[in-house]
Order: sequence, then structure tokens, then C-alpha cells
Amino acid sequence: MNTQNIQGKDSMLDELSLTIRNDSGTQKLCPHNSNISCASCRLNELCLPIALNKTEIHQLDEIVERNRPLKKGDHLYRQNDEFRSVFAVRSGSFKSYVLSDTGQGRVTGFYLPGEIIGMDGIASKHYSNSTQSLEHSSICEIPFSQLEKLSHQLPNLQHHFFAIMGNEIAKDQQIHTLLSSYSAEERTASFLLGLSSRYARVSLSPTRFLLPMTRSDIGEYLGLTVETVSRIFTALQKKGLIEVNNREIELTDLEALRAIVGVETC
Amino acid sequence: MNTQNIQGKDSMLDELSLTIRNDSGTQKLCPHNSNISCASCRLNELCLPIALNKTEIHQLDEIVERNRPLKKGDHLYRQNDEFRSVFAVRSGSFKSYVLSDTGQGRVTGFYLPGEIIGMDGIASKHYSNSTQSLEHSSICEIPFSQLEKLSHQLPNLQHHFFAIMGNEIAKDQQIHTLLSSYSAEERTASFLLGLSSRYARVSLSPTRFLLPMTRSDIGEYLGLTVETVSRIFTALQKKGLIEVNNREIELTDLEALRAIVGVETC
DNA sequence: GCGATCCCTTATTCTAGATCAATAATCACT
DNA sequence: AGTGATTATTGATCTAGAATAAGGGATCGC
Repeated sequence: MNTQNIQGKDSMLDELSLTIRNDSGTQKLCPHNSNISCASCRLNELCLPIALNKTEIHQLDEIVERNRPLKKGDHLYRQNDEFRSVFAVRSGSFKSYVLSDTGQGRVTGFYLPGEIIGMDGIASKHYSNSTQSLEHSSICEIPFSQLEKLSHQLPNLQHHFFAIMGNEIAKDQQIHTLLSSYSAEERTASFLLGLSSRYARVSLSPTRFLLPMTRSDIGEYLGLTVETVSRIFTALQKKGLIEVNNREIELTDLEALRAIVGVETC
Repeated sequence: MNTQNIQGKDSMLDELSLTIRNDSGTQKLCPHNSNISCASCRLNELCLPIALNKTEIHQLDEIVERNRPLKKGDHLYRQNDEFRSVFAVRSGSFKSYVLSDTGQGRVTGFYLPGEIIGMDGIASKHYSNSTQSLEHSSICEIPFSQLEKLSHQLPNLQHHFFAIMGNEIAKDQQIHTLLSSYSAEERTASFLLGLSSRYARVSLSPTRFLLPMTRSDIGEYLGLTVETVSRIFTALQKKGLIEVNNREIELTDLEALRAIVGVETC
């Protein structure tokens, strides 16, 4: 609703974080500015509007709610909340997690700009995990009932949303394989390469970026402890494959990282 | 196409396996008979036709191809095959797997009657895994382009297919948690309980069934070795929670199994 | 019905990564 | 700028489950 009065500070933070992340140091990725329309959003070719024509994008625009930016740690929704919407990340990043009975969380996913959050709630009508902002972030909310209605009118949108969900399924199955048979080093290398190509997708450097999540988040996601993640990072650094400095990371030898994960070099 | 001439033998096998699996010993689950329509299929309330009215089911019926039954080991499709269809299991069971570079497979999923196979191919237009019959099985093939067209006409179908995909996503994320933080015993117990409720869903006994897959399949699925799966089975048996005899299994203490997995008793 | 192959179990050893512990660095708040 | 809280690193043990090995059963193909 009222999103205007925080813009000054937001833009500063935004520009700061993106300058660090971006090799060229000049381009700006989808600012936190809430007024931007799908038609003019830098992410429109990766996000929901993909494959839609101008009129269709306008129709989509109508149902998208551009919420007030989220601060680090803010929740987008919590486990068991009623499912109403899916969300598209406009800037920043998010993590999804579930709480085990022992109280400690297990991270089920990370979300970067242009990616869709919340599809786990579609079937049961309740979100099956909690999702939290990892940094100052902004989001587009798409009420699902309206998305369904619109998909019904726009075959392109239906087709594309099926594809987005199918992609999520394929990705989840890859992670299944990763967790069920890869070593700690293989998991970590694969994770870094995955981040790399996701940053590349939004035109950020694939070799130099900030990790928005903690080592502990990475560990919970990969089924490893913090200590192991940290150890693997230093080991990879010693081997000259990466350069880590706290949250800043540079992948200095993509080929070697790919070799760790498996064969395919694409 | 020509499915008639094998029916005699099929029905026998079918009845045999289902008698063993089924407590009541009388009801018959969706026979291999290929001529059955969605309207008269015993699974129509669990499978795609759910939430469709009679006219709609008839329309769905038109696009469903009822293929010749598959023998144990037959492939439904292979990794990288062009994606054309999703499949609904009518009888029998299937496993999906990917081959690692070292040649050994890793199982990514098992599919029982009423469940949908192949959604991992939707996004990339190629199947990301291979899927193989675990026993004599029959399948309904649903050409995806036609399913999309029909979904566009029938909001109910679109809604339901979104739900099916959402369910797959939620399930995959649960497995993510399972693999990243549960012990061998917890994984195994959870796996057995999962099978139990899936059998219950198709009105078979939730406490007594045949495992259609090998110990090795289970191990690959759960990220464990065959030996560990075997050991856990005998351990659970010694504790009196299950009764295993080769592929035959009885869950003799559901409560205790649930207690191993976590708290929730529902 | 018989051999070959695959599947399952059990015992023994070994290791990757967890756990425990302690310190250092960084961040968030006043 | 200072203080407490979170986050990261590194080292020393410990253990769950992998790897190896080997025998007995089931199942399949002929």
C-alpha cells in the first residue's frame, strides 16, 4: 500500500549492494522502486511476463501487487499460512525453510531476482514452508486465483506457468540426486555453480558475487554442517578454484569446479 | 495399439499380485484391461479426472492414449528423450532414475497407481530422467500439448493440474528435508509410511503390501547403501515395528514408526 | 527343472563428515 | 566507538554409515 516514504534509503542500499556484486559496476538490476510495471521491469524476460505480448503483459500487470520492500529477516509468509499468492523476486533474495521438531530449521531453497516463490502451497492451499528475506528485498505478489483466471484467458501464460512449475520439479529432482549421492565437496561446488548461472541469468557476474546467505544456511540446504561448508570453502580456496572473503566470493576456475561436480561442461 | 491378445495372462498376473497386496482379498484395483475409460476407471477420483464432471471426463477420455501394458523392466521413456506426454499409472509401479557419470543410477522417484509421471520434462521439453516399470504395469498416456489445450477449455482441469504439479513440488521439498537431515532409520521409516499412505489412497492395505522395488532401489532413493537399508529393515523387525519377508512387508506398529520420523501423528 | 544371475543379509573394517570446543571476525545497536 | 550477538574458521575427536567381503536365497531364462 504505502510504499513511497522509504524510497530514499532503499535506493542507496540497493545501489551499494549492486555495485559490489556487479563486475561492470554500472548497470542497475531492477531497483526496489515499487512503481515499475512488468512492461518496464528489467526482469520481464526471465520472470512471469516471458513469452507474453504487450497487451498480455498489461493484463498481467493489472493483477500484480507490488508490495512494500522487505527488510532482512522479514517473512514473506510462514509455514501453514493460508496460500493466497505466488511471489516473484524483484530484487534481493530469500530463503525458504521448515522447522524440524527439534526447533532447528532446514533450508529448502534460495530465491534470486526473477524467480518464483510459493508454489509449494498450491496443492494443499497452505504454504509448506516459511520464507524469509535474506537482505533488503522487493517482491511482486501475484494472487493465485487471479493468475489462474488470467492463465485461462491467455494460453501463453498458462503454458509458461506450467513450464515454471515443471522447471521447479526438474530442479528439485536434481537436488534429490545431489543430496543422495554427492560428497560434501561435490555438493558445495555444484551449489556455487548453480548460484553462478542464476546470477548470470539476471546479467550479473557469474564469477564474482556476494553470498546472500550464511554458511549455516548453505549447510542446512546441502545437508552439511556449517563447519564442513567452511572447511570445503577453504579447501577450494587452497586449490585455487575460488577466492572467498566472508560473503564475497569469486569463482576463479569454473572448469575445475565443473570437473568436481561431474562431466558435462556446458 | 493391439492390446487384446495378451489379456488372458495379464489378468491372471494382476489378480495374483493384488490378492497378495490386498487385505480384503476381493476388490480389484484398476485391471490392466486397456479398454477401460476414465469414466469407469476405479482411479478416477485420484487421478486426472478428479473434480471434473461427466462431460469433462469424456473430453479428457478422448485425448488419453491407453497403451499396451509394460513388462517389468520396460522403459516408459529415457533420459533426454523428447518430452511429449505425461503418464498416469493405471496399475503396477514405476521408478524414475538418472545415471551418474560413473554409470550407476540414482533413483529419483517411485510411482504407484493414480500418480502422474513425467512432469520433469515440461520445462525443458526433454525428460530429465529415465522411467522404468518395476512389474507388469499399465499406463495412460496424456499428450501434453493436448492436455494444455484441454486445460485451456476446462478451468477445472487447469486448476487440478496446477494442483498436481504443486503437490509434486511440495513432496520434493519434503524429500529434500528428509535427505538433508534425517538419519538412515528415520529415512527408512518415513519411506515406509509414505508407501503406506499411498497404498491407502488407492484402497489397498496401508499396513501390508509388497515392495515393488529392490533394496538397492530404496537405497538409491534414500541416499543409503543396500546394506544399510537391509540392516535397518532387520533392526526395525527386531524392534517389532515391521515384519519383512523378502518383498512382503507388514507395518505392525505405525505409531512407533511415526515416532521415529517425528512428532505429528496424523 | 536347472544353472546363472541378480538380490538380500550379515560381519568387519574404514572414513567422510558430524560433534565438540575454542577463538576470531563481523554485524547490529545504542 | 563500544558492546553483545551473531557468524566464520580451525582443530581434535567420534560415529553413522560406507566399503569390502562373502555366503545363502530368490528369480529368470532356457
